[in-house]
Amino acid sequence: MEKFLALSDEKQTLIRNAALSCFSQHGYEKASINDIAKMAGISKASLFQYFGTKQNLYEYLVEHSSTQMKAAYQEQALYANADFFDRVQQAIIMKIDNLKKNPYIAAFIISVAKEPSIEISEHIKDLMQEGEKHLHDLMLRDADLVKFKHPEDAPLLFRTLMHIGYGIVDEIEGVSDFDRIVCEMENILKMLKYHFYKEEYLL
Amino acid sequence: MEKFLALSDEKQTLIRNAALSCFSQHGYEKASINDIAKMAGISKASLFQYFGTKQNLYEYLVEHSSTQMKAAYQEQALYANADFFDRVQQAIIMKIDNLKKNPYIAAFIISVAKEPSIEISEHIKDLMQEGEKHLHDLMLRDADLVKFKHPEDAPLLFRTLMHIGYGIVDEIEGVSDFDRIVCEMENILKMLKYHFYKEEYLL
DNA sequence: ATTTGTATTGACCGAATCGGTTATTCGTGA
DNA sequence: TCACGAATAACCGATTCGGTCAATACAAAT
Repeated sequence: MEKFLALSDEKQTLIRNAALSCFSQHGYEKASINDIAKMAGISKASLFQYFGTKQNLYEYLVEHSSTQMKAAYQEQALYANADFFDRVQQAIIMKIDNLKKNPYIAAFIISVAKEPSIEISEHIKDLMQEGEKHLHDLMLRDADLVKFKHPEDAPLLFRTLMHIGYGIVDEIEGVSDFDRIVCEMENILKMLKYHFYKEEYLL
Repeated sequence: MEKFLALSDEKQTLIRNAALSCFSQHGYEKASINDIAKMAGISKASLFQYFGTKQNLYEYLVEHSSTQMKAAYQEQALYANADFFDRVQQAIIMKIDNLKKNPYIAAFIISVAKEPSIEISEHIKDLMQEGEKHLHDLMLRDADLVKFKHPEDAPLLFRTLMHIGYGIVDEIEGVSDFDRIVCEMENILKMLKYHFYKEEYLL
């Protein structure tokens, strides 16, 4: 492990991305060290030099990804003061930004949760649920309910936005056009805000 | 192949589902005949007795899945007459019903589109795009535009609903509670209809 | 230029698994 | 009891697996 951490940041990222991509695509068992080494452009022996065993590499990736994920959550807290729709928009932009900057972590986390080996996957599932609750509390605040034509719509609207978010993240996948998606998302939010808010709160 | 088609329908489905599940989880290369045979509860030799080669089995699954998918599209055409929101609701219910009855085909089709071997995957991508366009034309009809408070919202609202649909399908995954999701979907549509339609079209 | 220490790797290991074959066993109807 | 087709256990050579190790490439120090 120290051997790996002594590498330059770029090389670390290169190797991590290759491993994250392989593991998230194929799962722990079917992902092979050979594939990862080839994708990273280094020799298989180096990987074992850095991480010792396949399981060690995997566990390192799990920890690195969860801390990175938690950090992303922390960042979102900064924008807790604006209006409901603005907060949602900020959260989505940050999510997509994070996805652009670090494309493999989200897919990897999801793949870990699907692993049959229960030990780690349960822990990750907890982390994801916790993150979702965190997001819920951060977005949906009583102070905004008064702005709705029908305040009782708010929870269902929030769940709707979550569905949209999942759908959009799923559609992104490859090197898709982020800006176009962000733009469409902004238009969707603007449209929904217009219809769900009372006139006097449409700024 | 004739050997396989001579089997009882239940056994055919059992074997198909095992193969679809393995191929969609692991992709063509990493999915092994051993895994499929074990999951289907038959011997590996039988699989080769039925299909000859791995590639043959895969191609059979591709064709079977595309015809099944096309059949599902045809069925949807029956509901082309109702109101916009009713059509969308019907389409989602049918989609989820089909997903419940035939859980592995949708995931398999998506996995085929992701295959690096371009030959088949391109054909499947075309089929998916075609299906999406078919759905679009089926749902969004000029006759309904007059019911909207702002007719220009309709296309974006439709895209929003597509995002929601993707998100929900993605959330279903396992043996989740279909009825709960259908119910939530109905509530979401009712809410959106209320806010987007003119009062006189709320029946 | 030579030595030294280290980062990287090609070549290799036994074991497992791959796709595919074959010879035997099993089940059933005559 | 025999015969026949369906199913499979055992096996095939080839490849790949996770992992090791000795040789090489390379940079710093002398």
